[in-house]
Amino acid sequence: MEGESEKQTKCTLPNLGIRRDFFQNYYSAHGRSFPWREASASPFGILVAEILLKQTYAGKVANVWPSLIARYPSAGEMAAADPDELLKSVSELGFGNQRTSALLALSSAIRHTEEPLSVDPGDLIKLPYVGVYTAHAVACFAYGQRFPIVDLSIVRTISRVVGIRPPKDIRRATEVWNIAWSLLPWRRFKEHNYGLLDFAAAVCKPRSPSCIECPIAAKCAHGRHVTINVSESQHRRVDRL
DNA sequence: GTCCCGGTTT
DNA sequence: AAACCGGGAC
Repeated sequence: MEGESEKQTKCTLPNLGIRRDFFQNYYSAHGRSFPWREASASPFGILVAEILLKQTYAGKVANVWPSLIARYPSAGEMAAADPDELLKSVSELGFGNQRTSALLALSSAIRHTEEPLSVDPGDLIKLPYVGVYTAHAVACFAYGQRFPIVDLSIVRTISRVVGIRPPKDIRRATEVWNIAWSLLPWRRFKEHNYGLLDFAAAVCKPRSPSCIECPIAAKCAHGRHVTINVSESQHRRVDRL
C-alpha cells in the first residue's frame, strides 16, 4: 500500500491549486463536532455511526447515537439485542428495518473478532453492509490509517472543482478516487477527511452551493462559472473573488 | 461497471 | 415522479 499511495500522490493529476492543508484548516475553523468524532468513540461505535449516517442528516444521528452506544457498547451486546428494541432505538431515523438488520448482521459478524477489526479497508469491506466508503471511513476515522473517503457529497465537490460531470455510478468513480488520493495530505488526514465532508455539507451543497462566499471558488470550475454569471447579472465586478 | 433495492425527501 | 445513498448482486 505504501507504493501505491506514493504513486497516487506523486502522479500529477490535475493540480487543483488547492492547498494541501485547506480542508484541515477548514475543519479546524468550521468543522462540525459529533459524538462519534470524539477521541473516546470506539471503533465499533464509529462503525455503527457510519451505518446510521447513510441517507440521514448527521444531526439526527447525533440524537440517537449516544444512547444507542451506551446500551450496546460492543458488537457482542448489539448482536444479542432484542430486534424490536433495537428497531425502536433507531426508528426515528427512518429506514428502521434496513438499519436494524444491518446492525444485527454486522454486529454478529464481528461478535467474536478482537480489536482491531482490521486496519485494512480490503478486509473491512468483506463485512456485511460495509462497502468501499464505509471501509475507508473506518480505516481512517477508527484506526488512523491514511485513506481517502469518497461519498456522494465528495464526488459532487470534486466534480465541481475539476469541472467534470459526476459519473453515472458515483461510487466506483476511479477518477474521483484518484483525485481524492492526490488531495490527501500526509498528516492530519483524519481532519482533512472530516473537513472535506463538512465543507461539502456546508458550502458545496447539492442545491444552492455558496459559491459567492466559497474560499476556493477561484480554483473551482463551477465556482468560476457562477461567479461570472453573478457579476454579469449584477453588472459589476465581484472583486473579492 | 451497471443495475437493483429500500424508505425518505423534494 | 424523481432524486437520494451506499451495499450487494450480477
